[in-house]
Amino acid sequence: MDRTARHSETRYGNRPTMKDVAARAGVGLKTVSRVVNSEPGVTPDTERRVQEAIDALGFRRNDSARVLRKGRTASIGLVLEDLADPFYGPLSRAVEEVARAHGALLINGSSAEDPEREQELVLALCARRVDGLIVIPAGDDHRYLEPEIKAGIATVFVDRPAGHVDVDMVLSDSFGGAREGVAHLIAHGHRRIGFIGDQPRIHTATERLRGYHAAMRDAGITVEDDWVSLGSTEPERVRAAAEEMLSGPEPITALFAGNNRVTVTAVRVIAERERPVALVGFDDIELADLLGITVISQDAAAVGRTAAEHLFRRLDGAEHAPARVELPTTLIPRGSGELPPA
Amino acid sequence: MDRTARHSETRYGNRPTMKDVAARAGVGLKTVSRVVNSEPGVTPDTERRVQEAIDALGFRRNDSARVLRKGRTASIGLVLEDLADPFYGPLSRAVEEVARAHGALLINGSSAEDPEREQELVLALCARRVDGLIVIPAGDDHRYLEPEIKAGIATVFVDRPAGHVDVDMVLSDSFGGAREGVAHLIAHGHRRIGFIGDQPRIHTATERLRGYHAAMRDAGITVEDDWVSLGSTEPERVRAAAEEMLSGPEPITALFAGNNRVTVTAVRVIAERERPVALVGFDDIELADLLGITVISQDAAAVGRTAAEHLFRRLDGAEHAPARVELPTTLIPRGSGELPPA
DNA sequence: CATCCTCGTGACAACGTTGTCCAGGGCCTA
DNA sequence: TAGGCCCTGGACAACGTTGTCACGAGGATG
Repeated sequence: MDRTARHSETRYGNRPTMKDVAARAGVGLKTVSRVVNSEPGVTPDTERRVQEAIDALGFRRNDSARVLRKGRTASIGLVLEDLADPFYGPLSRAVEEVARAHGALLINGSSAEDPEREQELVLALCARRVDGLIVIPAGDDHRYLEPEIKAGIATVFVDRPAGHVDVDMVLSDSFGGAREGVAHLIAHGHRRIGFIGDQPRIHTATERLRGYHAAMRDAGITVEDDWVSLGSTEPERVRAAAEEMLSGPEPITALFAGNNRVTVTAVRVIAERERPVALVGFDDIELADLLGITVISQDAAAVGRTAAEHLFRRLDGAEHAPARVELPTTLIPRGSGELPPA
Repeated sequence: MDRTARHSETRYGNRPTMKDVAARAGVGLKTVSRVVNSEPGVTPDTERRVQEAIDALGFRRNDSARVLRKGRTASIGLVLEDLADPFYGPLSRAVEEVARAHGALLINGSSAEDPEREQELVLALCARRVDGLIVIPAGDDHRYLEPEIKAGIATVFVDRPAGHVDVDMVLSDSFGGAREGVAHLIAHGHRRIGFIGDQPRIHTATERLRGYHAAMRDAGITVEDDWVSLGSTEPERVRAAAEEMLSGPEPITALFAGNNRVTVTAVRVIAERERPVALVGFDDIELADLLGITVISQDAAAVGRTAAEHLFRRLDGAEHAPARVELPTTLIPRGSGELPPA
């Protein structure tokens, strides 16, 4: 057993290569390549012989080698926060559909909101030479991406802006959406309105808080310190924050929830109370219609689709300056946001 | 400009290679490789020089070439039905976590319940030489996988069994879960119980129906034809089926919903009615607790984790016969399943 | 002082594919 | 009939990396 054979045993379990197919079909290597890639210049008879050899051996082209040779992987990377979050499911799916339309596969990973893990993932994807990257950033400094972008990996940031690096971005109008939602509560008579949001280092969290403040200012309402709480979206934290706002001598009469996870916990807390509390949440939630929850809805699928389309436009050679797209949000009144102050 | 240079321009945007790093550091190619891979046998001084060159050039190892050489891609493929379905989010995430623990990336795709698309995706993943595959099958004939499996691509089927091919499987106890859920309704006094499920070619759908029939038989109840409806889970279809069962002279008093999408629509239909209708759904749903929906819960994350762990055990060399694991389900009573017959 | 070992290093082939280029045969045209 | 062209097919290099092996310097040992 020579060295080559020993190797082969551990390599892809001895898969046949084009060379094997060529030998069996009695043709040259390149001819097999032509058949596999449906290139012209092969007589029907030769093609048939090659095809038979392919079927007999169970040959399948090794795309690793192909990628190495061609320099394109026909795959894009998607780094998001948590694949299990219902907001990201439709987003991934939309990205996948666009990728599929362009013949590309999707490699994705969750950063778990950890900047270090984000970087690790992104760089692993770059090492694989994905053609493009869609990133929902966890961190706020992305200078580590500079050499990669310069080297030609098209990149689009989604949902949150990139830090210190000039790339395409697709965002939702967090500021405007939150402002509209809070104004909606104010229009229904509320003045003591609470805000519970995600960690302040997350851009959407601060944007939504900014929207909250803007709406309050517009209405001439002075926001009291204990009406606002940013932090983890763990149920315990959110629950504690909500309960504190709802207790005391002068409790809030309405609550604005900064994202889907906060909304879910807020709904639970409010359901346990006797006094009704108005609620508007950012992000739509399944079954929110049945529970009568008023939300600011952002179209996750549209965000994903837009980002992916931008990416492929770049890959197809578009060379304009990086653009920043902001998608609008929609207020969906369902009852919880229209309750009057208790 | 010679041919090589012309090429380089289109290849990964002229990324530096180990050769470039070697030239700049004044060392041999292999030494760079050693530094990049933290192999022993490099003096600190040499290592420093190489590292400087790497940083200066922004070099990042090309994993495509590495893969070609090593024969392992450190990536696994996950083919599921729809990334946007809330059931698959946690499943994917669990798979991803296990993959990450093994240093592998996850490539995933949605079959959209289309057998042809499933095959296309699976074979594309095989062409990329993923180390392993986790498949939630759409079709029922997977003989096309035989050469791939023989060639050494470890494969685990999830949620639904594989057709005509002998591989590891991780399933939920659809039969037992449905049987328990229906028995629960019977225990609460129901006899006229409807069943709405997914398309009959989907294994879990028929298994759950089998569980329904078993429970009914156990209770000595004869199932009437129009109590059972299998088909698409599109809201319109489910709504029509439910409304038919709830109308007529002798309507059903309870409904068993065959999966999460059916449950969601069923809840809506029932909410519109005056007469209360008991409901038990297969799969848990977010906020089901607030809506008081009794469900048969299967732990999607556990399913994903188990499947991924099986896969990596295979990849690490386990060579036992293909196993079939069945995970138990849990009945979670929340009110809707405990309503007495109206 | 000769010999053997160890250690750091580099040359080279190989992984499986595709792009380029060339050769030979058949056909058409002048 | 000769010359040229087109069509098919194959030889070969290259993609960027890693495994193998060999080589030379320096230290240890006799």
